[in-house]
Amino acid sequence: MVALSDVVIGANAGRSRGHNRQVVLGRIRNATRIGRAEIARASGLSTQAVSNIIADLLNDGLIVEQGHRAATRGVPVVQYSLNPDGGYAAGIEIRPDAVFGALLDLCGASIAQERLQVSTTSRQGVLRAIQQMQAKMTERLDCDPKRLIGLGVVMPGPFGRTGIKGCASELPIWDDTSPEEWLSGKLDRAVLVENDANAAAIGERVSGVAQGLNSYAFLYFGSGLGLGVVHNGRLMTGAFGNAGEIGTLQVPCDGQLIMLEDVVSRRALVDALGNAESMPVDVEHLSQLYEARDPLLMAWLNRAIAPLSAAVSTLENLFDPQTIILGGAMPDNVLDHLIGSVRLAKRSVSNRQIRNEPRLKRGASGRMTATLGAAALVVNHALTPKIAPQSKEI
Amino acid sequence: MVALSDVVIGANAGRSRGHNRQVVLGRIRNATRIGRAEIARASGLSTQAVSNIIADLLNDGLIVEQGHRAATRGVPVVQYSLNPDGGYAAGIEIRPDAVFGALLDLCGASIAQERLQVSTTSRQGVLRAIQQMQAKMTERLDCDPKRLIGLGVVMPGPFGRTGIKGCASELPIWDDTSPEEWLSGKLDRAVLVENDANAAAIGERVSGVAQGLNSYAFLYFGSGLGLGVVHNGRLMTGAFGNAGEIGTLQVPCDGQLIMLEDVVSRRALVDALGNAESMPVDVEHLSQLYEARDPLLMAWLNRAIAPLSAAVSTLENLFDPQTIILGGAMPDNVLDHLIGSVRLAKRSVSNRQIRNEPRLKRGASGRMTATLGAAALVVNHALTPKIAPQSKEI
DNA sequence: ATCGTTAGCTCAACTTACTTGAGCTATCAA
DNA sequence: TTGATAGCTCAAGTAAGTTGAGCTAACGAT
Repeated sequence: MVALSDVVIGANAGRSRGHNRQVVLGRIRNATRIGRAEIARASGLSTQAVSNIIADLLNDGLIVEQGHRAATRGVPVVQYSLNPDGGYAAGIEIRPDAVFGALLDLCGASIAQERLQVSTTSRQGVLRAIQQMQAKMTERLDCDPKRLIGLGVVMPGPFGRTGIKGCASELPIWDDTSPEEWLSGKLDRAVLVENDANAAAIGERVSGVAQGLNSYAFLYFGSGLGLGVVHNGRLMTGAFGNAGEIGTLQVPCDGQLIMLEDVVSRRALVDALGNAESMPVDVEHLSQLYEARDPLLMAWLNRAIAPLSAAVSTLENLFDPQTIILGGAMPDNVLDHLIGSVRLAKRSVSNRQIRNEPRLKRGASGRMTATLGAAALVVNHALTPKIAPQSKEI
Repeated sequence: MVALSDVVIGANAGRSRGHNRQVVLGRIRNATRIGRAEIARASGLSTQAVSNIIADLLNDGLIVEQGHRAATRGVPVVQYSLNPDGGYAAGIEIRPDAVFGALLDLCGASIAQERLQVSTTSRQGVLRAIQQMQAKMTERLDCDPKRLIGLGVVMPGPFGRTGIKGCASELPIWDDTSPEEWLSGKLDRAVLVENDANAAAIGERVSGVAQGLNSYAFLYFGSGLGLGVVHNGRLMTGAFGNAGEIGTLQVPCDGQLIMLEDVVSRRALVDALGNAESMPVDVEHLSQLYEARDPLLMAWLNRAIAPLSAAVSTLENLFDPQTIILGGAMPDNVLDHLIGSVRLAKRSVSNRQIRNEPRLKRGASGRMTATLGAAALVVNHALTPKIAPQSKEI
């Protein structure tokens, strides 16, 4: 969640260096392995400057030498890539009844995942839950707990008191302070707070199907349906951090207008399955139902196509993204079915001849998507250059 | 239109200075009048650095001293403000049958407006039209043509070959090169190209109701209906420059689903007025019709409310803007009527207690909105700091 | 196989622009 | 009247990027 007044600040030597470090790191991440000269060309810096920064990064253990390459003429290129063990990011997902945790390395690979059953109905409860999970995570880092570069926290939005009212899953309101500031203060460390869809969207960028993409949308199946939009490499959070409330979108279904979330969401699916005992239907179970072509599930799928198609069309024309990703707490086969069935509009700015990406693709799925995304927020933040809002060094 | 690969580049001394100049200029613009110390505090620079930059800006004639202020203790503050005559920006709007031109000073005030009847159906025709208009504009600058800081061009989108097909108003396709690059090359000067809605959105920021706002949406009545979104002070252009095609949004109207543009647009209004001879109904005429409570116009207004309300709700929940602005080629009284009649959704992230801005407000209206916006693009660009995509110094 | 060209990289000197801290001054408050 | 405060400037200091010479490894043409 971006600070309300996203103020652009001035540049000085120190901030320039920080910015350039992140430019270089970003290049290395994108290229997987790359030499100094190429980084210099791509970033508009001199090779000397890049050399100095590379030396720093090597010294900090953030990158590693990755062998020479002698494809071209001239001296063989010394290549570098991110050092997975250069730092770890913890992601914590707060739910009313449980807390999930994940640990990512710098390359975005998952190191550990944890779940705790705790009640987090109060603000203090959230804090305690995070502290508990943080302790569990650092425990896993027996090597060096200082390598934990930051904490990403996912909480159900929207933040602040808005017209989107509390479903059962909603957490206590953070009226006065931003959760980000409050938690940063209490935990005495940089904390990034986002909603599940935004975190998941960044997750795809750090280690998923959005690697190398700068502008895309992520449709996230949580309990409802969330939307995370990345534009020019930055999250589109909105002025108050609540952008992407796509659930309320009015879409056609069976000849009438409905709210998107009333059909296209886990909640709606569970309803459609007629789960009287309202047991949580887990992803694995849904996958099996799909394999068995469960009639209720198939009926829901058929019903969901039209509204989902309308939503996709809306997203394409409003955001003109490189691609739209579908992911979250749904099994792969269900997501694939949806993707295969969506009717992509002809009348769309995304209907172009030349495409490097499909208009719709599947992202990470499963229960932990947002949690991993929370950790990915931190990795992404650490690798994204910005001479701009530097709330706190991470 | 942002370059396709919006690559973040490294910082060095020169670029830092350029960035900081723009930070300082931006502060001065926002504050109207402000002293060095306050700029320094706000931008994270030392007063000395700000002093040096101020000296530069004074020397370049971009700012002027604006008297002392002795409100507080200590030495009286020497205040500065933008020098309106510090530079001029030309905006050129390309239409199939005509070219509009406008000249803005640094503060965003309109210096001159021109219209030319020319046919611009070919790429070369567009170029000639721009050159003609540019000549007319520089003619107006008898003082010093070098003070023309840049050229903003508005062309009907979408750009590139997409599924949104050519209405009559559409211009020749620019498949191979971006119009921005092509024109910059041909005209040998920095050119910013945008669609009408985006230009109009920035127009509001430079000298309109969006001054001081960082995140807002602008619904623009052109021939169809356009959308310009500003997020964190930057235009949300989409990956291919075609974001904001809101005209295709499916919305409810009279119990069925329609395309937003089929009701909420000038074109639809003209149709509703039953203009058999299809004469262009100008803004002034529409205003008179409204004053006379013309039944056909009132019927159209009534019909437009529901779809417009749905669109506003969608924008609020997807973008979470500070406000939504309604403007373009409609008279003030019609826009005000629409704004007064829109049913603002309760179930919206914008439905918050604390608001500094109304959820919906009127922006600049009239035929020249986009043209003035085109010039505003240049002013905005000149005053917006960015150590990032510096396609061409402006 | 030799040798010139090419390209990556480093070293050392140079440049730019920001920061720091002392010092000056105008204003308010005690 | 005097001390505190705040804005501003001067001059020295510093961080970080650039420049250009120079080294080296590999390709490719003779």
